[in-house]
This record gives sequence, structure tokens and C-alpha cells, in this order.
Amino acid sequence: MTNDVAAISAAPLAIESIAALSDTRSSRRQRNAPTINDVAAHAGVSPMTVSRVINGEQVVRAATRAKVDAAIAALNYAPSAAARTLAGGDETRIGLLYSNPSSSYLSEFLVGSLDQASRSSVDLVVEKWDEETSIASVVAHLLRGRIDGVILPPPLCDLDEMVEALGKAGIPAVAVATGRAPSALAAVSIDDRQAAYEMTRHLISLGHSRIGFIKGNPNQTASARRFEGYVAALTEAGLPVQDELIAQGYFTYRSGLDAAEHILALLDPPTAIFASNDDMAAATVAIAHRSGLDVPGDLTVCGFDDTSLATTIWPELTTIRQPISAMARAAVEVLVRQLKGRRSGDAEAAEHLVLDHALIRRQSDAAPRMRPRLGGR
Amino acid sequence: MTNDVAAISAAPLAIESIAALSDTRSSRRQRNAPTINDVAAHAGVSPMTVSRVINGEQVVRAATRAKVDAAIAALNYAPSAAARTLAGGDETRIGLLYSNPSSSYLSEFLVGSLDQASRSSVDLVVEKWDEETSIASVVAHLLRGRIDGVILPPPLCDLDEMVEALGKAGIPAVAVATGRAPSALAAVSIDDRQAAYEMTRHLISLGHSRIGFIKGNPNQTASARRFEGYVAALTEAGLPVQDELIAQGYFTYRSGLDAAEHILALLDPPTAIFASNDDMAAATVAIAHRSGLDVPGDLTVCGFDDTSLATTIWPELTTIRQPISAMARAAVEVLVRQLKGRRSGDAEAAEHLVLDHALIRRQSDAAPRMRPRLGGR
DNA sequence: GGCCAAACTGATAGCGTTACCATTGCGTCG
DNA sequence: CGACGCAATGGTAACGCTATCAGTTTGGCC
Repeated sequence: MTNDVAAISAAPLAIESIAALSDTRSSRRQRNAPTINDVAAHAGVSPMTVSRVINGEQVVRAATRAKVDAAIAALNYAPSAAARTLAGGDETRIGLLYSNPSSSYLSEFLVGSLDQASRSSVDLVVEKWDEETSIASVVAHLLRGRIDGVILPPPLCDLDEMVEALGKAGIPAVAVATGRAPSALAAVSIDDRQAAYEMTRHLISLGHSRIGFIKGNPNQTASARRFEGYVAALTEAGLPVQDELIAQGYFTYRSGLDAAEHILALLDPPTAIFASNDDMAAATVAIAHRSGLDVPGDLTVCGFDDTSLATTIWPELTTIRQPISAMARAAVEVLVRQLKGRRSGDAEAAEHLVLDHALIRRQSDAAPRMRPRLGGR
Repeated sequence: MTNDVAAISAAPLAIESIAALSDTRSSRRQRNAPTINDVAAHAGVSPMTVSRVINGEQVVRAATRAKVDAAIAALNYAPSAAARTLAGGDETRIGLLYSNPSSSYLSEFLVGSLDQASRSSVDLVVEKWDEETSIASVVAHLLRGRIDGVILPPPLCDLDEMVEALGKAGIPAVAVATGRAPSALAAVSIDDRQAAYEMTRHLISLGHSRIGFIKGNPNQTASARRFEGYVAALTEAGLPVQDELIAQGYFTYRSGLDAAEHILALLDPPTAIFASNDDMAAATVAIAHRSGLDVPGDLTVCGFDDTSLATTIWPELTTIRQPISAMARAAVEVLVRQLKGRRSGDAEAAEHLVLDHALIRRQSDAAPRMRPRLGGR
């Protein structure tokens, strides 16, 4: 879709600043940027044909297209986004509601959605939601701001009241990285259960048989999926699921500290701990170090998400990578598609995209030092 | 500036989807959102007056303004950004060039600049710069994308080649958080020297006299300013600046690890370490813990920047808060002002804004355990 | 009470693009 | 061989807003 004009054309628009004022044809025209008409004149065709070319319509003859492309390159023309959406008649604004600004998740998410938004030529309005603000007032604000649809990254995607309120207001939404089952709500996610399953299998294949697990915040549905994956892999390998090795966390570093302390205080501590996210994994590493344990020598620690924290700390974390920016892009696409469909009358079923994850091995995992206790169960 | 319409007006636009099609006056009109004309009709004034009201022009009589405001609220009207910029005739696009996506700095920066961009009704194009991409090609890309100005957050603001290339291409830029002296380049920053001075003074007032320092990456000019502040406070207090207490870091966690290890391996280690950013401070805490030192009991550790990492780890870091989002906002404003001035012919001197910082006390600092060695020097 | 300036308000003409036809050209078939 | 269909193009009229300038009030003052 991107208009990949090849030439680099450093263009002679360096010292135009002063010279520009004289030949301005219209009084309103402040900056003499070339318009579609200029291109049309240069190429000897009508503006309409140029419009067709820049929009990649198929009806234009190859020869004509070439002429137009040449004119575009020559004039260093770029279409005006404003005029486009105005004329196009479908000015779409989508909101991105976030609530966890500290997360480094957000920047990657923002970059991805921003990029896709400009590609799909929709406006992205980024809005923060504080716990203090009532949901009703947020929805009212969106309505007032003429937002056509909303993207809900975690943890908002799991906030039932929000989803409901949006539904009642008739604002379509797409949930990102939710762990809930496919529903009326469109969603983009990874297979959390499968990813956790793979990570656990990885630890088992390394030779670990006592594997601790730090659960995620129960208010996020993905937490349950991750735990399921852990249990499934253990069960499949004939290993017991031991309650004492499982601690409740809340996705924060602080909660990871407590959880890890709890698990490592056991008389017979595990040789590996799989935390439901990187923050808690980092906390586990910190506790291990404080207890004089080497990671991964004495303890393997794995995370989930592959946020920047995973590569910030030492050792760098083996973790599950979520394609955050791709998910953001997908969310915008899904939402735009849904809005288009809705406008043209046909309401398709809500899409539920599942993107690929990847297990990223770094320096925080290794085979257990003591050789695994014989046999399973 | 924000149009704070009070009423929540849940508006009857819930089930309009089907009903809408019938009374559409023009065939093109897809969504029957109210236009400025609708508001004008409702208020019994001309569209022009409505325009003046929504743009906050002073010439409108209070009574008229009230009528219009009422109509706006009644119809739940929101102006079309596209039409606005198109009619306004000054479609401005500014680029935000970033190179360190992992930084949690970025999301806050993005949110701030995005917000201000929509307020100033300019388009913000967010662009990533990889080390692999040549500077020339980035600049060519900006030129081709008709970018009118560029915002350079760190570390790009200190990349001389980039600044030069932009200058040659005639693209105005504004440097954010640079440590360089005011120059032709517009800039928004905090007083790094003063902030570091204050932090060091704070440590001294706590009773510390042997204070370690981890320098920042020399390729960022702010590093030098921070070091200067440290030296100034020490000197002012009559304390010696001891080379052995100063280690070179590069702003990364990893480099902080090495630097802290080096400093703490001294026979007579300092009672406090001031790291030039939070990542390195976090690393220092990790090393301290690994060495069995309590923070802040045995060692005070302070950071700089107040990124999310500062409150993620335990103990939470005492640090210097940069108003990142305000700086981003300011950068957009400065750039827009500069572009406006440039367009209208008068080239003002480049602005150089200095925003306020703040020393944030958290749990990582305390008075030294041993009582300070008597006397100064 | 009338006149003038100043304070408001309105009519008109675009901004750059695309939707919707109308038109042209050309090969094909009756 | 002329009508017909299809493919490729062009003309025209919006899209929703604001700049500009031309009215129309209003109020002050003699």
C-alpha cells in the first residue's frame, strides 16, 4: 500500500523560503506545496487520474500510470491527508484507551498503532484512563469527542464494566491481549496458554522437574490462560502440580518479590521459576541474588512478555515474546474493518485474531545443577 | 483551551445506524455527524460565527457565544480536524525521530507530544531511526514525506551529524533534553547541572561525605552537565572530588553493573552512589544486594530521570524527575511557533526553554550508618 | 437625535481531494 | 459496417471549514 517512490530526489526546496512568496497563485496558499492539479498538469492528465494512481486503483493503463508516477517524483508530491479524509467522507477517529502508563509495553504499542493508523488514514486519539475517573465519564468523553471505535490494551480489555459501557454506548471496541474466550467483542491476542505450555515444556526438557510458577493478576484473563499452559505441560510430562511451588502475583515487581521470597523459602525450593511476566521474573532474579543464588546456575528464571525490562537486567531473561507492535497494528486494522462494515450495513461477526508468539532464550535459563531426581511422580 | 462542555449528554445516537440513511441530504454524506452549518442553523447565526466561537476568538459577543455553545452542546458537535486544516491552509506535519524504543521514556514522551500535536492541530509523524539507516536517507525520507520540522529526543539531539543534515536540508528541529549550550538549534531541557547539584547537596546534607558517581554516556551532552553539578556541590561543601569514586557508565543497566562493581570493590567504598540515570542506579542496587549490602541501610543509591524503573524496583529510587511529557509538549509548541514564524517571514532567534525538575525522595536514600568522619577535607 | 467609529456578524470563495457520473476511444459482434 | 460494450479517462460538485472583506449593528458623543 505504501507509495514506494524510488528516487531519493534531494529536491531543490532548500532555499525556497523567501523565493516562494512571489509566484503564489492563490492568496490563501501559504506554502507552495504541489497539489494534485500540479501533478496532473505536469503529467498531462486529469487530476482524477492522478488520484486513481495514488490510490492504487487498477483501472489506469500502465503507460498513464508511469507518466503520473514520474510527475509525482519530479514534483516531490505528497497528497494532503486533510483533503483526502475530507473528500473521502469517512473521517474515522479511533481511541486508544490506556491505563498503565509505566509499562514499556505502551511505547511499542503506541508506535505500532500510530503507524497503522496513518496507513489506514484514521485519526488515533490516545487517552489515559485513571482509576479515579468514572467509566461513565470516559465513555461520555469519547462520545463527545466523536470517537468511532476504541482499542483496549491490557488491562482494560478485561475490565467488564468498561466493555459493557462501551457496548451500551454503541462504540465498537477491540480487546488486545485478552485471555477471554472469543465473544462478541473483537480481539487480537496471542495464545497465552500455548505459550506458557511451551515455556514449561522448555524448562522440563532442560531437566527441571520442580518448577515454580508465579501467577499473574487474577483480574486479567490472560493470567489464567498462562497458568493453564503451565499445568498442562507439567501434567503431560507426568510431573505433579504442587501447590507449594505456586505463588500468587499481581504482575508488579513488588508482588514478584513477595512471591519469589515465598517460593525460595521452601525447604526444597524449585530449580526453576516461571513468572507470568517479566517484572515478576526480574523480581525473582533480585531475590535469588539477595539469597546468594546464581542465576541461572542455581536457579533458572523465566518471564513472559519480553518487555524492555527483560533485556535491561542481568542476566537477560529467557521469556515469551509477544509481537506487541504487530498486535497494535492488527487491532487498528480490525477496528477499521469493523467500522467500515458497520457503516455499509453488513455487520460481520467480530474478528478474533491470534498472532504468533516466540520463546526467546537468553541467559536466565540452564539445566538444573543437581541432577534431576530420578523418575517422575 | 479545552472546550469543557459540562453536560454529559449521553445523546440519542445509539440506534441511529439504520435510521440515518433516509434523511441524508447529500449522497456523499456517510455518517450524519452535525456540521458547523447545523450548529449555525440551530443557534440562528452564521457558520462563520460558530467558527469564531470554536476557535476562541474574542470578537464574539457573550450572548451570541452562549447561544452557539448551547447549540454545540445540544447537537454534540465536534469540528472536523480534516476540514479545519484544509481550510486553514497550513497543514503542518512534524516528525518525531526516535532511536531508543526500549526506553520507558518514549511512551511518556509520545503521549505528551501527541496530545500537544492534536491541540496545535498539527500532524505528528513518529519515525524510528536505526543505527543502520544512513542519516542522509532519513533526511531524504522526511523531505519526501513533507515533514516541516523535527523533534529530537535524546540521544538523537546530541547527534551532530543528524542536526547538521537537518540544517542543510532546511528542516527546523528542536532538541529535547540536550546538555549543549544554547545555539541556533531550538531546545527544551531541564537544568541538568543544577539538578545534579541539588541531588548531591541532598546527599551531603544527609551526612554523606564519600559519594560515588556513575557518569552517563559521553555521547550525550547532558552527561557532562550532570557530572558538573556533582563536582560543584562537592567543591562547595569543601569535599574532595576523588577519582576512585567516579566510574564511567553508558546509561545502560549493564554498564551500571560494571561501574557499581568497580566502586563497591574499593577498600573504603562510598556510603552513597549517585548514578547518572535510573537504569544504572537500579544496577547499583542489584550489585549492592548481591554483595549483601542493604539499601539504603548500608548504601544510599540515587538515580536520575524518574523513569518507570525507578518505581518498579525495590527499594524505589530517590531520583530527579524530569517533566518528560511537559517537555514533549513544549517541544511541539516551540517547533510550531518556529514554523509559523518562519512562514510569515520573521525568523526569531531559536527558543531555548528550560523546564523545572524536582528531586523525588523515595526509599533508596538514608543517612550513612557509620557516623560521618569528622571534619571535611 | 443624528452621525461616526468601533464592534460585531455574515456572504462568498476557496483549501486539495475524491465520489459520481459522463464521455471518449477502441475492439467486437450481429 | 455501424451499433454495442467495455475500459480508460475527464468534468463537476461536493466534503466541512476558515480568510477575507463587506455589511450591519451598537454605542458614544456633540
